[in-house]
Amino acid sequence: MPQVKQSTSGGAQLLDRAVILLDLVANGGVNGVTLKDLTANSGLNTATCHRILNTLVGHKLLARDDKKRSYRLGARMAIYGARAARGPGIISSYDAALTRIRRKTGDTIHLMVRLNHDSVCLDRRDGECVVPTLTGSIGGAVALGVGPGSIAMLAYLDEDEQEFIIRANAERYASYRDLNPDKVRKLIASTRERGYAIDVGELIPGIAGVSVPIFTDGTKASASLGFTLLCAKLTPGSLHQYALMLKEEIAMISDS
Amino acid sequence: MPQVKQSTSGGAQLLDRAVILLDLVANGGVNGVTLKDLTANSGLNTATCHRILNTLVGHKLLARDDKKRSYRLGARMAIYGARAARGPGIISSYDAALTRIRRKTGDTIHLMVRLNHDSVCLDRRDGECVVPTLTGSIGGAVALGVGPGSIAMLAYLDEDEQEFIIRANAERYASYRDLNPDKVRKLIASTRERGYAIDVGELIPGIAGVSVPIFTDGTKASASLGFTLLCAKLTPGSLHQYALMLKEEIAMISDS
DNA sequence: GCATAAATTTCCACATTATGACAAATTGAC
DNA sequence: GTCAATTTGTCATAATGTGGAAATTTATGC
Repeated sequence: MPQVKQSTSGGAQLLDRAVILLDLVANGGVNGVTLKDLTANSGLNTATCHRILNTLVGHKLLARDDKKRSYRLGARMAIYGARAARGPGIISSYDAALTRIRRKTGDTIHLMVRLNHDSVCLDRRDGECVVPTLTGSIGGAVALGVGPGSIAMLAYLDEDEQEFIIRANAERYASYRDLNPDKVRKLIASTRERGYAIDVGELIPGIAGVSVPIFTDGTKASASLGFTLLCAKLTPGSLHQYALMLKEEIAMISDS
Repeated sequence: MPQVKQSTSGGAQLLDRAVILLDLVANGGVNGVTLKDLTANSGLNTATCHRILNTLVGHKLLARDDKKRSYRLGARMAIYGARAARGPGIISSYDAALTRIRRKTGDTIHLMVRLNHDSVCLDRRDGECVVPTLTGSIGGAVALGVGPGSIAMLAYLDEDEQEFIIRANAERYASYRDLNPDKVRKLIASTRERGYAIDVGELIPGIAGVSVPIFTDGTKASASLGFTLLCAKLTPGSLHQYALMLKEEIAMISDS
């Protein structure tokens, strides 16, 4: 399943195709991705695929493992990534806030962002006690609809967009206990009422989460800021307090 | 000055052009880069440039700052970068070694890699005492020829490639005290005799460096592993000891 | 070790795709 | 209000990218 919209080529077909391949490689496992996989999953002609891959390798956006005959992300990607994180952008904007919140609460914080049908972790601070999270680490992704960090974003999109994403992700929900499209729709509804998303032990036993949407253009959310913590740490009303703290931080950053 | 080779398009001109633009944006300052700069520095037609930028922004490889009308690296870059660092590749390969060396010596270590005419920091561990380094932080770059970390790589390239790079970087050397093409050539010669590159306070007063090349295909170096430390810490023969330690680590990793 | 299959890489005639000149509309700055 | 820069659009042109097929290399079975 190609993670990137194929059509809508505004006069740059080759670039669209390159991104499809980059995405497939980026989502590939630790063994890299082989040409065969890439042609199969991208739907591109073998020769075309190969030519694009060669160019990407030439620019070091990808790297080829000659022994395993597989492709992986290249050095230039790592460099660009480091600069993207350090340069202007959402990561830098929230850097100080993450550190501050971490110091204040001692819990695990993460900054999530939407990418196609996924919710991806852009940055995080690990809490005092290690808690398992859905995305694992920076760069990790889950299907939009899974976990409060992603629901907080999904809840604040256009309704048709929500529906489209939920349908597209339906099969992926199956690997989580008690999760399905209807459940996601209910979570969206309760999130909109509440103003933030929560989960108390439903996805990972004993682990709770609170997430607040970050709005970029008024009504639509493109990112979220959230906690992951132990259910044992919860007291009545504490989730709400957490949400308030997050909202304050977001408000401060949005103003500047 | 475009940082990326323009011609040699093996059937993917659009991709080559996209990388030129990505590079210009990645090298741009904290204020982002404007369309005008991009057209001027890339030599591309305005309309073409704009169309490519739009596509890149659409894929979130770049982001547009509507207020400042400038472009910067996008969220997808940050994500890919995080995965490039975590997934298979040179960074993962050297991750444990960097940590081990840091623990053993307490000094600042960095893993450098060649990218076009630059030497870029891919990973590092900061030492007990903070020392100023040429590249600053992960993702930082200097002209090939500046500093032992880059000389260690430059010294082990084909001679014509060396000459080409030295000539291309000549003006950039001017901003460093006593550095010029001839000086770089001498540093290369002494490095090849010694087997590793050193600098004792010549580039940054009071700061020394030792770097060892990492060979990927027999004779040509594509990366380097090095220390940055205080001159005050040096004792006779200690630089050589440092170099030996680095070589051992590299040998262990290359074998596996 | 050899035969066979599979995957990768190269080649090339063709037409789809990207190009760039031009112009108009839009936006922001001074 | 004027100007410069950005954005959107159109369109004829050909250069660019395409994909079928063949050649090559590598993997697999016997």
